[in-house]
Amino acid sequence: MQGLARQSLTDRGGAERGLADRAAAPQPDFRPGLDGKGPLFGQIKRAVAGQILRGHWQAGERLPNEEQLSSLYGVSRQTVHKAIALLAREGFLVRRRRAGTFVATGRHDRFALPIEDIGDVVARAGSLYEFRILDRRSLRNGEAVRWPDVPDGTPILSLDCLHLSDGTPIQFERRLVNLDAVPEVAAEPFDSVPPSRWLVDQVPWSSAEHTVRAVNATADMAALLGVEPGAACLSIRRQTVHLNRAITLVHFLSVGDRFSLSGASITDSATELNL
Amino acid sequence: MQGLARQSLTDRGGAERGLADRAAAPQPDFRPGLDGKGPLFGQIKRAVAGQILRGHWQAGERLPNEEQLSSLYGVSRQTVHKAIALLAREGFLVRRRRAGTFVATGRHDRFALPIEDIGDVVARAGSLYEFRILDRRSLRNGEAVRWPDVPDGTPILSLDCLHLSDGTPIQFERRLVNLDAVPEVAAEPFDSVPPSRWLVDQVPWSSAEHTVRAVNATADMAALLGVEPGAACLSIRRQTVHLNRAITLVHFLSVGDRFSLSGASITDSATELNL
DNA sequence: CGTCTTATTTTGTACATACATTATCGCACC
DNA sequence: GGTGCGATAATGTATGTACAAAATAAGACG
Repeated sequence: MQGLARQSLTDRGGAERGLADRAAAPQPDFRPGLDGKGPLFGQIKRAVAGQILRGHWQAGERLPNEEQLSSLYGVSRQTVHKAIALLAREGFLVRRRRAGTFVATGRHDRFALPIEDIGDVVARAGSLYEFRILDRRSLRNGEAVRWPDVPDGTPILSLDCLHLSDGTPIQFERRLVNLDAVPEVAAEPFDSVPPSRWLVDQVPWSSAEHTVRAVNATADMAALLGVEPGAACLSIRRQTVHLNRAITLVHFLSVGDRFSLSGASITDSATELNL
Repeated sequence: MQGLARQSLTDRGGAERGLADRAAAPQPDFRPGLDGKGPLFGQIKRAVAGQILRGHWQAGERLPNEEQLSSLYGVSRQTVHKAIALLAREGFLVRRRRAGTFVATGRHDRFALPIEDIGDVVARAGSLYEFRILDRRSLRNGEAVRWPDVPDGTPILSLDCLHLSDGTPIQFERRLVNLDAVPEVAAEPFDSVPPSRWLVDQVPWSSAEHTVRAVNATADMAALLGVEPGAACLSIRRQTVHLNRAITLVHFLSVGDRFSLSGASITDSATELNL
């Protein structure tokens, strides 16, 4: 019986439903509140997220339970469950067994700034991207530099690299790579692929730490980047870790008025909602 | 038959399975590759993500299909489907009908930096957080300031605010709020709750744009923040939008050596994997 | 030999069912 | 009146089943 009752996914109108199995429902055919676009669980997600984003369901408020929602929208409990569980996973809702489902509060502090590869940024701006390896040396941790999260004596590759946009220096990069974790890097010449991209392509990572600060350029950095000493620069420190081992530690230094971090963060469900 | 075959969720050992339905499988009881912790679909997620993160399944490689995985792990296809579909949603895998499931390539450029409320940051550092409203005025867009993404003539609230940590100024904030979108803000005195937090609590947003730059402090900003002119400062611009209407536009200016953005981004599945 | 059509494989969605899990509510009992 | 404990209501997980949708592969036909 339900086989016939399922909404056809080709004919998006949803107007051909049988009604034998839900004689009680006053609306015969169209499912109220749903837009008929795409899979049912997605329609329910949109419907529920819409209620929240439009302010009809306030933060902290309790939603109807799965049973009620399922009869409200005219779908099975599992379909409702999938939609609601996804919204909960995305942070829109909070669910507690026995207690119910609530609109999440304070989800708004989750601003995030995507940090992209400098080569991509330059290329997308339509400029010519180049880089130069300024220095490359193999050493052991604790000798000339100390990398706190790696044991002393670990073999390390140290790389200094300058990134240019249309011939103008925009970013200096000092990178340490853990040769115990990534021995292949020792054989890589980096004559066409910059170290950042090479690592990103070759080595998986499971977590990364970032610190972004503003600093005044020192004399030598100013000379390298072609600015006057004291110019404001963006300093980004990144350490990536995989399987509990530090992979690489990088310091980027970028000229303040030639480089900025920017990006749009979008609420997951807003994407699907086109809000 | 399958009802009995289901793994008990209380006895986590998983040692009580019947084997009538899979006589071909040589391992009789324990499901191979699974750790017995938590729900089955989560175990499968960990098992699969582990194969990838440990490098046993390389980027671009094709995975066994759902049928094969289900008999490999000794669970139903739906359970496998749920696990794999979640991994795909998290960006670990790419799925194409008829073609199969593949390990995603190039997922590594997705570094993200969380941007937190300054009050939270100061409080977590164990310092005393205070703020002062320096200026507050109502005006119309285009009069003294122009907010590009809002129509001219729209009523706007402009706020200048200084944030302090243990009495030391660390951040200056200049904020514009769209009074058409958030009329309630006109009545809010902001004597105990800072504007940032008030807005975050009151108004939902569906997308936000950030730009982070490094700038040298101008004379007046330097005076406000108590640094010498020219000191490197972090400049953050944020515009939040909801239902296609700009809600608020903020400029934060923070002293370089008193404030930094930092945060850890973790691969979703790595969280569950404890890698 | 190329092109169109048809078959097949694989993932995607929906529903039913059953039971597990967990927090809350309310009542009995001290 | 508090306290514990069992009933209960809600979500969570697992499986079976049945199709739908999409994309590739294979074959028919010009």
